[in-house]
Amino acid sequence: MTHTIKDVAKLAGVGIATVSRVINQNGYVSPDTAKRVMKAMAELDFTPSPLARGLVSRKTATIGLVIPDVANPFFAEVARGTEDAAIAKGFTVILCNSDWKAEREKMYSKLLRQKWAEGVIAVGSRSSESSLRELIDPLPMVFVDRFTMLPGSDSVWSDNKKGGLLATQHLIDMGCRKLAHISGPTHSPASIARQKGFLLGIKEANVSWEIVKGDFRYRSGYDAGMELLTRDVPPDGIFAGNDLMAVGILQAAASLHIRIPDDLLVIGYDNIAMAEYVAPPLSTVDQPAYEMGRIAFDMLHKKMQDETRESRNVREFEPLLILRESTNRK
Amino acid sequence: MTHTIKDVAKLAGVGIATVSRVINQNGYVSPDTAKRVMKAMAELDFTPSPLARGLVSRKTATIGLVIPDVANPFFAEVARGTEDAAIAKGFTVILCNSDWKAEREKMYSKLLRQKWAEGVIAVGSRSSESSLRELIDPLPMVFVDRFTMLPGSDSVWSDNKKGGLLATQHLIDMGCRKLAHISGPTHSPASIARQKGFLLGIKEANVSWEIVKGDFRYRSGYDAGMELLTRDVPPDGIFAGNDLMAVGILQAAASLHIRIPDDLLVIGYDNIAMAEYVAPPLSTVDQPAYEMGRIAFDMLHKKMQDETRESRNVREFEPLLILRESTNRK
DNA sequence: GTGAAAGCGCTAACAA
DNA sequence: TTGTTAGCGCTTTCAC
Repeated sequence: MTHTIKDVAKLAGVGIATVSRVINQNGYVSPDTAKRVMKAMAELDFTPSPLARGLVSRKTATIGLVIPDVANPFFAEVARGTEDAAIAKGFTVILCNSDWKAEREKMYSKLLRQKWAEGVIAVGSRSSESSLRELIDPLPMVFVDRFTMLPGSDSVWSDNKKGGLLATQHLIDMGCRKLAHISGPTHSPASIARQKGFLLGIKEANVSWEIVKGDFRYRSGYDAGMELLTRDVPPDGIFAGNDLMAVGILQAAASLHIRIPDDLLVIGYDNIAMAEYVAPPLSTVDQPAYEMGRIAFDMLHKKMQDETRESRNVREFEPLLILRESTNRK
Repeated sequence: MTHTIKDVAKLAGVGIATVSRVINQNGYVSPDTAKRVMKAMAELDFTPSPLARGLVSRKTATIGLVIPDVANPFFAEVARGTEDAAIAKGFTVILCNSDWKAEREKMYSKLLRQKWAEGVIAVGSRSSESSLRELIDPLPMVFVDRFTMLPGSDSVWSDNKKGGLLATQHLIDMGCRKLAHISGPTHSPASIARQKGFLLGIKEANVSWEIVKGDFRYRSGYDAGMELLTRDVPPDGIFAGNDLMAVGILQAAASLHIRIPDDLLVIGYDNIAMAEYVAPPLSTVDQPAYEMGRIAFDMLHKKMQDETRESRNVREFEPLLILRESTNRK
């Protein structure tokens, strides 16, 4: 059914090495024979087998995308970004949902290495540095939303601590005196950093505060909101670890007839598409998910070409406060 | 670094064929040598190269998932379902965002065939039957959210037309007299079917109606809502082609101070996680996305084992009306 | 039961 | 400039 390099060689009346040369555009081939070979390839609708090719050249044009959960809009956007960038370069991406679990990350890293993926992009990875090193071993890798000092691995991230600080300060600037923070999963480095930012902001001001644990999912924001807002003295400002949870808080407030921003200010993180359209529109800290995905792939691609692989590039995005109704106190 | 079958053979003091036999558990191997080989494999931490293996056996333990857009929560859930099911069987999934574009679907189908994917799951595919046939050609395939009469291809779906009818009738039952439907992209078969259901429901009742085109994204629901609800005589019931757009309508209504369900009833489709938590909680038609993804993979897996591949299995889910506040008129 | 050898489709020396 | 040949790591006859 599909043809091999041999068929092409025979049809073009040349040796298989010559065909290989025109496929890979390396070595010397006279323009004339090249043309004949191309014609033969076209005629047979020939495409070289990546399997055979990979076997000898160790190149598979495949990368792994290790992500906590595609069902989270932020990660989904990142995934779209890398996928679009990858396909543009002829690369294929293997989807790996880690569910925030270190074992799953390990399992995948093994699988990817075994399948000869050429590189991996790890988003919001939970693994500790040492297991990352193991994970990474032979493959070039770039981290998204996770800073790393590991030599030879790139990262694209934004300073989540700073972002958390920005959000917190904004709440304080707007007059909040009793703050709450809904944190993300404890194994998310981004979540931890945002929380640190929160604590930093708190320390400088004379306000009371508390932290409730969430998991980055809508529901946990809603639940946390319900709990916090039914207290005797509810907070007057909430910084949620991500937008999804912030929206949950908005809904909890709505069902409790607590008005935003009159009685309560809410700010999220990520600036997902939804943030602009919820009621009231949500203030947040911007992270350009799609863009980050694209850039992560481009960095990886560059690194895959590079023999030495010793560079350690970091692309940092500035956390940007996006102010909308939800923190717009008159 | 990684070891080959040869190393194992040498260490175990046997031939490579024997090693191959114990890997694949076929052919005769004495329990004794088998044990020795296993020990050697363990000792070397050996895993066979899928590349070499695939080259000879045509098996890659890889499938393609062609999906319009992972950034859509419904599709993301389906993706999680198939990924979870796939990894459980040792399969790897290649992510293919088609963006609803037929060319992209074609491009991917070519790529997947070329890379020796063993099967593909196509979700909400837009391709016409004929190009599907071409797409499908050598590979087993299952369609999700897209019914097909193509021989040899399975599908898992729910009757979207019926679901659309259900939603529409519910609105009418609740006393709506001026209905609107926000449709999904015209190239989505599911969207078309839901719209048909809407028209069917309309025909039986004596109500006025109209259809506004959307694209299944949040923003288009919001925009459509803004347009419809600022008319002189706005509709009193809206059936959105999916939940994401329905939530957009909710927000549009909120910002226009239109009360739901007092002044307007809204119903969506899909029953995504968010639907339960928006304000007010959204009535919708249930489609078990995650489950559908799982089942799609299981069907595909079965078909991949099957030599003949001639069966045509269909797994249908009953569209289920989920009633919440957004259509709960007193 | 087990090993030697051929070959999957390709790339990369090495000759010519 | 081009063809021949030796593998890449594995599966699978076919002898023994």
